[in-house]
Amino acid sequence: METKNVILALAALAQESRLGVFRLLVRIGPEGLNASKIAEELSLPPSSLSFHLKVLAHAGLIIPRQEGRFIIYAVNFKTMNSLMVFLTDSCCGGNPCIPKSNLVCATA
Amino acid sequence: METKNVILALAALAQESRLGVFRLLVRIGPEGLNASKIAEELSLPPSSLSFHLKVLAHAGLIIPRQEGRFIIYAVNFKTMNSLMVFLTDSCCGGNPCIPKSNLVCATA
DNA sequence: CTATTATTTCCATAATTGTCGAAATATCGA
DNA sequence: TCGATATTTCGACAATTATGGAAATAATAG
Repeated sequence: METKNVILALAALAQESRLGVFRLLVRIGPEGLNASKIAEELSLPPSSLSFHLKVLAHAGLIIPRQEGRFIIYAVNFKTMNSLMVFLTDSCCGGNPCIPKSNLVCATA
Repeated sequence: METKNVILALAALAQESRLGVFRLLVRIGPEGLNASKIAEELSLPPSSLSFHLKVLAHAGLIIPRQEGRFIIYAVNFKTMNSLMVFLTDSCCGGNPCIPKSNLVCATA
């Protein structure tokens, strides 16, 4: 994962509304949720939510898919995993202090 | 870990200079580095670095300690671990998809 | 095709953040 | 104490970001 993308992902998560969206989608899992459900759940005006969804998607943290009239958003666990790996890379000069299986979600 | 602190930590890391500082300190490990060494290593003007160090420290990601004339900064692995746990909390509705040992650094 | 619902774009505004020189403030060695 | 080095604060500016109403743009059901 490139530094630029890491910053993009971290910045996307470092905001109350987006962190809320992200965690909601983490809990929901691969099936995802459509935008207005998310808006309802978090009490966000649709234009604001749209803005935040775009930021999260642009960071690769969530993935939209069209389903009928709805656009369903689901977490992209691959990005999450890459992020974790990046942040802990070469911890303590490469000494063996990181457990091997550092994955976020086994379904990734 | 409280949501507010998570956002603080993510925002602290979501910036090129600070991410650079953080990763440098991750590589160095518990012994840490003093400010001007960091400045030198990353080619940052001291006032800018000071600003960023404060942000990282305020987020609990690094810890300063006085040592002679120097202030040594070292990564706080506890915060890192809490951050990871928070982000992956209740993944997939609590289904068993997260490896138990999700720690960043065993020395924490 | 039309009505309805879902989502995004546009816009203006307010607030926050990053940058870095210059000056101020520590802390110590001699 | 004096001089040298380390670090922080101050200040001003440019750039980015969050917000949400109103209008525009999908997408589909009937």
